[in-house]
Amino acid sequence: MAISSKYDSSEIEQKWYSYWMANNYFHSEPDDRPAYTIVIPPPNVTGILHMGHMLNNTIQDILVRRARLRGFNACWVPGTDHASIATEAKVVAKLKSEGIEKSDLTRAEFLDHAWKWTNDYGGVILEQLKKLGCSCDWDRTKFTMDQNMNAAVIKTFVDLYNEGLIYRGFRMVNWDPEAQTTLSDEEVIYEEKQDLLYYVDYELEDCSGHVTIATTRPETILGDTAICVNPNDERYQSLIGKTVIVPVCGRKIPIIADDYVDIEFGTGCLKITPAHDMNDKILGEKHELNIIDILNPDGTLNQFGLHFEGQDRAEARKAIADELAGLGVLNKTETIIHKVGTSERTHAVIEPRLSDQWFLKMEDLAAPALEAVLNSDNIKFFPKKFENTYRHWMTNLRDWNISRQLWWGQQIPAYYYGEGIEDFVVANSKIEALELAKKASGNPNLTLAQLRQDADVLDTWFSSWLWPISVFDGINNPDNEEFKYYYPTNDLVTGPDILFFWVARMIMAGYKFTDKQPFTNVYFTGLVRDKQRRKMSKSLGNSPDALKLINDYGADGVRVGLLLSAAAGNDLLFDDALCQQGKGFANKIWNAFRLIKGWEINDQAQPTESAVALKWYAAQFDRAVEEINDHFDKYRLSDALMTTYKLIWDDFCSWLLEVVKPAYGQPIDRETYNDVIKLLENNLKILHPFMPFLTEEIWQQNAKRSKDQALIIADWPKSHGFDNALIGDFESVKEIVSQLRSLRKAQQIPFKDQIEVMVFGYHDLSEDLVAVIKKLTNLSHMKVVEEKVDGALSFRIGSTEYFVPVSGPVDVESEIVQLKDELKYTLGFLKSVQGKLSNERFVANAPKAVVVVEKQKEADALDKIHMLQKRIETLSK
RNA sequence: GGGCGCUUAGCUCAGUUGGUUCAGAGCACCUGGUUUACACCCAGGGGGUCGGGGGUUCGAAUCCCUCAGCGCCCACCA
Repeated sequence: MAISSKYDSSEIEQKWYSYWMANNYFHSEPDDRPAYTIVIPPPNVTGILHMGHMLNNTIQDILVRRARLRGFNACWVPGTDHASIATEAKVVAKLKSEGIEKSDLTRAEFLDHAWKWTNDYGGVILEQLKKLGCSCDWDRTKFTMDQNMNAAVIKTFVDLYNEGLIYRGFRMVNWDPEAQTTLSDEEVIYEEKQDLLYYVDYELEDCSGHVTIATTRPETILGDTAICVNPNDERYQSLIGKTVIVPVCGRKIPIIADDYVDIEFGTGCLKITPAHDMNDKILGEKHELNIIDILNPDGTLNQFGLHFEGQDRAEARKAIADELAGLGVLNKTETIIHKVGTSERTHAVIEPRLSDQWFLKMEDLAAPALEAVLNSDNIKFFPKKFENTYRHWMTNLRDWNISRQLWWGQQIPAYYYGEGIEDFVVANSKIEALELAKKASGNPNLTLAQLRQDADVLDTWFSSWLWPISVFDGINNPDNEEFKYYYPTNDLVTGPDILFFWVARMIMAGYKFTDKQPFTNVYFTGLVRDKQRRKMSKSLGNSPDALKLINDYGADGVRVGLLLSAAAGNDLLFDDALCQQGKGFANKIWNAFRLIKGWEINDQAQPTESAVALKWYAAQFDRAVEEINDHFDKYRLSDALMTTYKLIWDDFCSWLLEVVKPAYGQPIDRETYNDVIKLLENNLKILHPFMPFLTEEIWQQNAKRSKDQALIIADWPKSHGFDNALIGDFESVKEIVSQLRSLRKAQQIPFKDQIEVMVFGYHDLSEDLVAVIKKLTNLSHMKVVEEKVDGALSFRIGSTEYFVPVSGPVDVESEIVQLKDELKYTLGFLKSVQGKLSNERFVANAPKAVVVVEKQKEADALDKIHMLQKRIETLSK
């Protein structure tokens, strides 16, 4: 039965994925072997596979598969994140398209819709990961809102509250008027924007003049409660303590002094709006100013917005500017470029806003987390450069705002028993809360119905930060077997964009709740960009369809394509051509296999060239395995792949197979065949983590395998130490072969015409290796001669000179030109070497070994020049 | 505004402690090819004064200074 010369991935991939699943190879249970654990960075439950996921999960799968081969009990825990704000936004949008407003629904009704959405679309991304070949332990699939995951989150909140680390605060927060929720500082993206800077005159109450302030947000004038100047600003000394009248609303506010104000900026006069600016809030507290909040949650103006009430802030800004102009108090406007905070999710402009929120104190949590990364090797970052970023953030932490004004997520377990803002208790359940509330309120007759749970939910990251612990139920049940066996996990693979959101917080959680690091190594992938270095995004439409890529190039091809150009931490400039290269590699291996399987076997003696080439490849393989292991140890996956790629393509296919390949139609001897098969199998093993489908297919097609002999659970090859001398000799062989090929090409001697080589000088290649050369270059013989041969082509390798007598006309002219070029170069080289050697300070200061080498170079160069001159002379006659 | 990092072949990147093998790899490019496993191939080849300038050193892609360009992170500049 003929095997196709094209490798067809789609059918094969499905077949082996099903086979692996059916045989439970991905599933892990604690046993005697050491554990190797990875928890997946849980993708959003409603997400679909994009290039970032492809890269990230390919890397994880490579690590997991290699660990499995190396005899670890490999466990890769998959799962999804409920992604409260992102998912809620999607559900709201979907409902809206069906004519339903969120505000028309009760919380319970809305959550029903959200769960339905989750059940319908959640997990799509996990199915897509299977297409990529990911060997996750699917029996362990988790969701951040699974019952026991929720319980872990609530327990954590309660414990931290009881410890005094969680508190409630009326604070300035980042308000997303579109999603109508707060955002953490990390969720705010600052973008440069051109805006108008408005200069507005405020009349002094005593009619003695006016002060001019500059603002980019004139609508906030309505919330002004003071004007502030620098006490050292001579221009305004006399005004401090006076009163001005706010334009439009006519409120009287004081002029105060604080050295916070920058004399140089704008007019040196700052309006203070404590409700809508972080610094103004601080100044407001310091100077005991009133707070006037002019905004509704949706970003429109409220009753303090006077006749602008109900207008959106952007609209109101223009209207107020017009009115100010009409009143003649709009002194001037300028355009400025400044940074504006926008929501990471909705891209709405963030409004600083005062509100009641829950916060987590970070200071104590940070200390051990900082120590683990920077001062011990408990946690290592790859690449290391991200440790700097980490330190910077960890030493400038602010308390974490963990409440969100959303419905989708873990509802905050605070229960109010009275109207007062402090009339609440925090408990794991409403039942428990009731008991606490009875005590707290002093009312023993309190009922469940009178308890009202805080409406907010927790920030998504407040569940994700527990992920490596909670997937093994380590919060609720820290003594359980699995948690003790799998935790701490080994490697975390993620993008640097969530270093703070997630990685740092997991480390803090790890030390806080388990006294251990949650993982040992963190591998940061780069961002996937397109060829023009643009981020891949939906709006640009530059993100390829992941499943189509797999379909076109095969999962193995795509995996190789992604890996080839993705050094850790470096952005990956994605290009289909890389996947094409991966597909080409698959095809190459496929055809090598086809060649081998096509051979007929007999019992003739093994040719000497086959024997030595096989020995050489075995050595070369061992050397490569050591190199590949080293690359993996340093998390240089692309380098590990490239080493494998060159080993298989160049050394195995182009050299070994070409040497052992019998003439067309001829059989191969059994010994060589068996060795080739063994070496092929070793190749499959080291390639398997990168190209799991292709390798399993060939592995199984090559020999009938029982269930416990599948490649996925084979053993990772060990290096036994390798014959370096043989590798060195073979390098000479390669060079001689290459030179002879060049000669053939230059002189247009077809391969079918045999040539012979005379060797002058020292020649230490074994007969076996000479046989290799003969086979590859159609050489009749290679004999050592006492005299140089005139009128022959020549080349030189090391201290040995090779001559090829040719029968036909030799292109003497071109040979002379070539020799002259070489002579010129060598003369220049000699000059520089002699320059060095005549420098007394070099001879005196450089290490002896270096000087010796230079002297040898000089001698070699002189020798070569002599030879070249003679050759030119001879040829020129 | 503060901090970190980058600049090496047309492209994407390696270059561990300054010194044989240090100027490399893959891709792309050019030339040739029934050497019947593979044209998703084979063979051969060209290509860089290591961003500019200065310094330290016997010796610098590698260390120092400076200039230019780029990127990232943090920060409340109205």
